[in-house]
Formats: sequence, structure tokens, C-alpha cells
Amino acid sequence: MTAHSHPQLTKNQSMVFGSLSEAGGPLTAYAILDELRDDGFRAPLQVYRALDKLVEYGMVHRLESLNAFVACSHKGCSGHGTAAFAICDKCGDVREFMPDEVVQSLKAWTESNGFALSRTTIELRGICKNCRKVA
Amino acid sequence: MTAHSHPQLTKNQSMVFGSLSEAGGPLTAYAILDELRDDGFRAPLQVYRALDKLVEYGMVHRLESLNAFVACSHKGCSGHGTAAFAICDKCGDVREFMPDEVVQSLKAWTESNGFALSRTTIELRGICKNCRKVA
DNA sequence: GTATTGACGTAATAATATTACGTCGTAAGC
DNA sequence: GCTTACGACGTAATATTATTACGTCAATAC
Ligand SMILES: [Zn+2]
Ligand SMILES: [Zn+2]
Ligand SMILES: [Zn+2]
Ligand SMILES: [Zn+2]
Repeated sequence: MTAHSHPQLTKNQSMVFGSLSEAGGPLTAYAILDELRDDGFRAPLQVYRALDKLVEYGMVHRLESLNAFVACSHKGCSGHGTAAFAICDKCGDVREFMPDEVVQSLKAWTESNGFALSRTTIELRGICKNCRKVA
Repeated sequence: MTAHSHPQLTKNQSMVFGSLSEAGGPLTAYAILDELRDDGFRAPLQVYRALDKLVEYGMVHRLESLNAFVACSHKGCSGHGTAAFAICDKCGDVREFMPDEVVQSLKAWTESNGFALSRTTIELRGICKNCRKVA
């Protein structure tokens, strides 16, 4: 499997990914479980196992500050560099973006400090443009 | 209270802050609770309430990717700009730094996207310099 | 003095995540 | 063919993290 092909998903992985894609926003593991109960899901572990793989494949991102998961906004994506997330505390909207400069700058820090980087979390909390207008 | 003075801490807040300072690294809320049982702490809420205030005062930071808390490494600090954290997955060491360029760059993004930023999480996971030497 | 406020104590519960153990199907290895 | 190894799965139990609810108390504001 190359960096730009989808791995073959199992049934459970497909269903979890489908659930997240349809949602169009972040869901917690237990919210996904509830969505999929009618499809035969019975236990959290079924969800967590699928999520582990989907995150590994780069198709789903974990939002640490929400304890939630979101489908990658890059459609058909099977992995890309570090992403950042702007999370609206009012409407829950999540906007994924690729902050290249930021990543470069952090990389420079890790290199000059001998830190072997494996994973980066960048999450911005605040109020999105839309919600500010409504205010 | 100014941006650079310590607020007067309550007894519980002092104890929680003391516990975190002594630890010299991240602790979960329940680890703090265990530390403080001999001092009369009985329930999680006592810890969470103190942590809420300490985080508000900028004396303690929450590490989202660990669900843990760490005393600000800037001694006597009562609040500063956005910090970043390099977390070693081997030894658990946490290094706090101020990535000014990164913060500037993220700020630029928020401004050009109409996002009203309130809080920023930047956490790097990997292996620290020391642990790489030992390997 | 009374009302408001903020910190506190305690119990109960909710929400998130993992460990443990057994099953099944498939693909190698021989 | 037989066996072994592996990965995904099902289920139950449990661990870990966080919040809600409700009452007390002391300090301050009016
Ligand atoms: Zn993505
Ligand atoms: Zn919004
Ligand atoms: Zn700090
Ligand atoms: Zn280390």
C-alpha cells in the first residue's frame, strides 16, 4: 500500500469511517457506538479498534482537546503531514488546515533540541467566523 | 491582580500546586488526589476545582494528549502566552517552550480566517534527546 | 442584617478507554 | 494436506477521567 492509496477496510472500519464521514464533524467513540448499534455494534472496543486503524491510516484524526474523532477533510485522503484544527466552541465546527510554516518551525525546534518527533497535536479553540457574525 | 502577580491561593489550590511542583512533571488529577489523601483530600472534585483555578491563573498547564497537568516551568509564573510542550514517550519528561514564530503564524491564520482564538494546544510527542542516547 | 458570592465537602454518576480472554478465517510454511 | 501464525472480531469486565447535584460555610456588599 502506497502513501496515496486507501487500504482495504474491514467491515467495522468501513462502518466507523462511514459514520464519521456522514457526521461531517467530530464524534466521540461512544457517539459512534450509538450510531452503529443498529448495525450490530455492541461494545466500545469495536469502535476503538476501528478508530485505531483509521487513525493509523491517516483517514481519521483524533482531537485531543475534545476526546473525539473526525474524518480527514481531505477527501479520499490516506495520510498527509501534520494538520492543525480550529474548533469552534459555539457551533462545534472543526476546520482542518495544513500550517506548513508552523510545522517547519516546530521541526526546527525538535531538530535543534534532539527530539525525535513522532506525532504533533495543534488545536485552536475559539469562535468561528460564522458564529461571530450571529453573536 | 496584575498579569504578573500571583493570586492568593486557597489551601487546596496551594496543595495541588505544591504536589505538581514537587513532581517536576505531569500528573493526572487522580494521581494528585492520591498524593494528597494524607492531607485530607477525599474526592476528585477537590482536585479538579483547584486545577481549574490554577490553569486559569496560568500557573498550571493541561496536557490534552495525556489528560494530565503540569506546573508551569517558568518559576513564579502567573501567566504567559501560548506554550508548546515536547513530551517524551519513553521517560515521560515534558519540556515547555515558547514557540513565538509558531504562535505568530497561527495567529495570522486565525486573523485571515475570522476565527476568534481563545486557547491554543501545541503538543509534540516523541523521544527526547536523553532517551535517544540510551536507546 | 440580609443577600450574594466563592470556596469547600461529599456522594453519586457520567463519559472515556483499556485489559483479558476466547473465537474465527485466512495465508504461509512445511 | 496439516499446522502455525496472524489479524480481526465478540464479549465481559474493569480502569480511568470528569462532571452533576446538593448542601455548608465564611467573607463581602448593600
Ligand atoms: Zn487530514
Ligand atoms: Zn461556530
Ligand atoms: Zn508556562
Ligand atoms: Zn525521554
